[in-house]
Amino acid sequence: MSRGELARQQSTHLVLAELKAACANCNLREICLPAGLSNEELDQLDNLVNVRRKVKRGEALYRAGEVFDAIYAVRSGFFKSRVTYEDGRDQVTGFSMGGEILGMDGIGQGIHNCDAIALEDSEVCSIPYARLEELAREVSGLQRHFHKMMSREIVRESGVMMLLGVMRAEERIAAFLLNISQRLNARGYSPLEFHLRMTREELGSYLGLKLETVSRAFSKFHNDGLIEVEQKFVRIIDIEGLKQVYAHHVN
Amino acid sequence: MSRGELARQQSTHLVLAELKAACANCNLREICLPAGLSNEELDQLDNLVNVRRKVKRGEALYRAGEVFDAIYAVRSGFFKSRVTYEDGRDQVTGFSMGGEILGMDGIGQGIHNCDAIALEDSEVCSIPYARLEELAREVSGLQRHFHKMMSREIVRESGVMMLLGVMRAEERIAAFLLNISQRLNARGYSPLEFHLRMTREELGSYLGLKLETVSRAFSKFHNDGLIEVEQKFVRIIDIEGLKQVYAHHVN
DNA sequence: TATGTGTTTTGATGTGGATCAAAGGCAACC
DNA sequence: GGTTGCCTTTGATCCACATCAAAACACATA
Repeated sequence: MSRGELARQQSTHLVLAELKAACANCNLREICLPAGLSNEELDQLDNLVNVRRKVKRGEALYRAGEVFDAIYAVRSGFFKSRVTYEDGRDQVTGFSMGGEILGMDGIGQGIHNCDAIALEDSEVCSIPYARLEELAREVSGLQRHFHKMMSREIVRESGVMMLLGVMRAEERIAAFLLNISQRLNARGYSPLEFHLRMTREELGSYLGLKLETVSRAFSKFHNDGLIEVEQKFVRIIDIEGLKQVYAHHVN
Repeated sequence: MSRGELARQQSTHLVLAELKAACANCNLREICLPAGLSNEELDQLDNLVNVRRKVKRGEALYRAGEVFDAIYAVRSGFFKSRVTYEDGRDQVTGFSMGGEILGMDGIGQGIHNCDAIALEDSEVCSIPYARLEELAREVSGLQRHFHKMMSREIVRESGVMMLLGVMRAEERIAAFLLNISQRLNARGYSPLEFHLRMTREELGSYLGLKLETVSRAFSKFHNDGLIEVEQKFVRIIDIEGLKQVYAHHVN
């Protein structure tokens, strides 16, 4: 495709402008990798983040075992991360939405440790890792924020360990709903009604529960007047009640 | 200080020399933060790592909520990391031995997220975080390896999620013993006999099990001829059998 | 509209590990 | 040597969630 053709295609929906300023124009910049950068620093990052990639629902952004060479910022859509065990058992280890970073698990070994699967048609910004390291050496704000994002991933995971290790089924699900609610809120979406993108089985896998248990908990919360559920659509009716669920345990 | 003086001091008690070359002389340098650095780079890191700290058994290296300003490399001893939940429930999120880094959970929020408690008299090297970030900007090998260590912490935690989410009690304990064995082996200790530093309760907390269940699993493994146990001392008799335990599940 | 496939709900039953309880072992200290 | 305070082991019982089963539902495609 010639440059002229490309430009014509892009003129209709702004792709070129976005390519030239991936982060500066992105409405996720406050919560994504560029958070806290000055305009000048933002420009430098923009030179790096110039490849977008669309991932259709059900497709993998990357798979465990593939060579790692980039991290990804979710621009739109929703992903699950999943590790598969030698014997075929697997577990969902996280869900990622806009502004969140995927792929940091690959840095340690140079090979991805999990699959990242789109749960709806999604788009990511690809960030070549070698160049990110270089740039982080020059732009201390970028370095600092990148470290923070890795650290927060560590903290997030220890939260999941807590959830898996000490909470009972209904607490886990209440905690999950509140977490999603809070993340949507931070992105300017309604914190009280949303579509879950994952199946009951995927959610159960993440929470260490069977799909039937997830379904029963949803039904229970519905009967208790805490939420409305209709398939994957959820409306939180009584958010305080939901918080009570996991404050109100035995012990 | 002349080379002669240095040698003389070292012959007596080594402390000053160690201070001046914390990492260069450390037998953990191959697995710790300085892994892969050149001699010259090592010198630069040594300027940073000049504070040792002893932590007695039962004492905290840091606690959740404290201001984060340094990460720590375990020089000797053994630590548990523990997060405490609002309602008082807590969970052990990891165990750390020589050459491993503690405190990276604090980077994200500038506040420690967990307690790090010594399970035996221990010593750590304190690494001021602000200066580490600076140095990482100059020494790319250090930057790279630091990122790897953070990434490996993420991968380690997703392994624990797997363990908590999909494994049954005996599998968890077999996996734990094999993990300890492998880490001791990497440090030049016997992989087949060792002292556990944690109580059954702490181990249970880490594995999402009650102390009685841990104890029963140890007894079972003993009866099956896989290990010998005497209090905290463990000898692995049949390492292949132990591997079978978690390969040999239902499904 | 029919048809197939995957998802969700709900009920009945089973079980792995928690809980409750008690006794024994070990180390520190007087 | 005896006391005290953990820690560990083992047995008996219980229960939260898994498992098994079946029906209802949603959604895509013909």
